[in-house]
Formats: sequence, C-alpha cells, structure tokens
Amino acid sequence: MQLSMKPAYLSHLQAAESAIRATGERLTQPRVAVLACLLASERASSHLDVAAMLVDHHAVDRVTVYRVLEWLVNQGISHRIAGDDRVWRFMINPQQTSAKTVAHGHHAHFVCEACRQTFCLDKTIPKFDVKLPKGFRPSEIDLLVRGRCAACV
Amino acid sequence: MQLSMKPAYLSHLQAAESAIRATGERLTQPRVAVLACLLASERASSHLDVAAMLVDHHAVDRVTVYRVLEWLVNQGISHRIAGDDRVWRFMINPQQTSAKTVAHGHHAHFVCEACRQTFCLDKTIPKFDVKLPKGFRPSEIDLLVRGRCAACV
DNA sequence: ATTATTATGCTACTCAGTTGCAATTGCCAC
DNA sequence: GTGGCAATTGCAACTGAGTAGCATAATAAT
Repeated sequence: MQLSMKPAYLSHLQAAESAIRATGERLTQPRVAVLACLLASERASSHLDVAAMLVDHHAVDRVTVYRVLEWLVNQGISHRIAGDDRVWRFMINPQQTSAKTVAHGHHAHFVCEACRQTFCLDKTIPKFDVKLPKGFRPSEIDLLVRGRCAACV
Repeated sequence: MQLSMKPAYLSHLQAAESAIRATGERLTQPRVAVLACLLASERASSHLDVAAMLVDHHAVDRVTVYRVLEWLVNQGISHRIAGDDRVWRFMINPQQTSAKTVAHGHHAHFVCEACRQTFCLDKTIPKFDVKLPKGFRPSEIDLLVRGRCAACV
C-alpha cells in the first residue's frame, strides 16, 4: 500500500454532484466532497473521519464539515447515528426517495465494541411491530446492536 | 406545591442502602443518595437531574455523580442510555438479578422529542430475533423509539 | 459583468464528561 | 473504641465534540 494511493471518495464526486444538483440547493465544493465521502464508505463516518479523508485533496474546515453533514440530513440524503462515544456518525440513506421527503422509519445498525465501526443492518433486520403505552406516538425507530464485527472476532 | 416539599428520593434511602450493602462494596453517602434518586424516578435521569435533586439535602460534587453512576452500571444495578443530545441517562435495571451479573440483553426506550424525557419500554416491547451478517457476534441490543409521549401530544 | 444571497472559514465559545491529586471517609484488625 | 490503610470524594484543570457570530468568499440569478 503506497502513501500516494488515491482516496476512494474521488470516484464518487460525479454522483455526489448530481445528487446535490437534484436538491435544487446550492452546489458547493464542500458539499460535493463531503457527500462523496459518505458515498464511498459502506460504514458510518464521523465528522472527523470525513475531515481526515478530505484533508489532502479537498481540505474543508471542520465547522463546515459539521454544517454540511447536518445539511445532508435535512435534505434527507443521509441520517445520523448516536454512538456510545458521544460522537455522531453519518451514513447515506439506503433508498433515495424524492428529496425533501424526510424518511421517518426504521434504522438498524451494528456497532463493533472493538473497532468502533458502525455498520448498517437495514437489509438483514426484518421489520417488527412496536406496541407503545397509551398515548405515545412513535416517529422513528432505531435498533442498535452492539458486539463484535466479523473482522474483530 | 410548596418549595419546602421533600424530594421524593428521601423515601428510597433505605432501599438504596441495602442494595449497596448487597454488593459488598463500600457504603458511602453519595452512592446511597444517587441510587435513591434513580430508585425514585421511573424515567431515565441524567447526571444533571441527579445533581439537581440532591442539591438541597445531599449535595454531591458533579464529578462524584459521574463516578457513582458509572459504578452503578458496573455493579449491574443500573444501565445507561445514549440520548440524541449527547447526554447519558441512567435508569435502574428492571429485574435485579444477583449483582455482578452484567445483564447483557435487550433494552427498549422511548424518548420524547418534545420534553426529552426517556421512558423504559422493557415491559411493552416483545423480544424479537436478530439475524446478523456472517461472523458478527451480538452482545447487546438496544431499541430506541423516538416520538411524542402521552403528555406531549 | 454586477449584484443579492448564501455558504465557508475562522475564532471563540459552550458543555458533557475526564484526569490528577490532595484531603477525607469507610472499613478492618486490633 | 482506635489506628492505619485503601478506596472514595471534592476540587481544579483539562479534553474534545459540537455551536455561534461575523467577516470574507463563492454561487447563481439578472
């Protein structure tokens, strides 16, 4: 593995650009770069992960990374996951419905206690019913499984 | 409602003391007081909730509150819940098995988006099976339902 | 190109939670 | 009870994620 290896997100810049264009909002370098990072990763990324990935070719201020990530959530493009280490992690939404439609539904994630990586389980976890006490209205359901991932057994 | 009303946790001091005695660890004022707070609340309490409850009759340093809460988790007496506001909340474990036995199992909570209160759903949510990708070993499963509680509809 | 609008970058801040250490307290042996 | 040691508390200073304000720069519409 060479130090000069190109970061993986570079091949997602095109896709990122068109996704952002589709929102009708402003197309900016940081938005394209941050979104490309999320597209390039199958796992959830923290603000720091993103900033570190971009530092060489698309350095972005850390505050801007926060703001862009939040913007992506508001656009319905990604969602955020609260980790045990009090760090938000972000991940592309699986099925891109029409933007502006806030996807309020199920999320299921696996977080490895050893390597801290967060995986998306939306494909493997079946839907299930939730019965709440009287008067309680659900808007979103998150399932979090902790344990060891395949690489950390 | 008078200002001089006695805080609810005072009536749980006895129970707290005997629970701490049962661990075989040291019996201290802060441990008794903090545990009594958790016993007195049906909802999850943050470190700040606890400190505020104790300020009049059993004032405890905030660092000590943190440490006692962590100790209670390690003793298997309570568990912690990560909130969307990056604040830990703590709650007595429902069925007290023998201390030292770390309860690794399901937890289910409801957090109200309006009042931020966290409720325990362990009684109302049925168990369900989780199928993980190959090689993934689960150790704990948390279910988090967001929405509006009965008081905030 | 010019201009109004919006996003970025920077600095400084907030706030939950942690660390180091000295002073105190609980508990055991006597 | 009293002495002594280990564990715990309290305090102060720190860390690190996330946020707010504002001047500058970039976008996109005219």
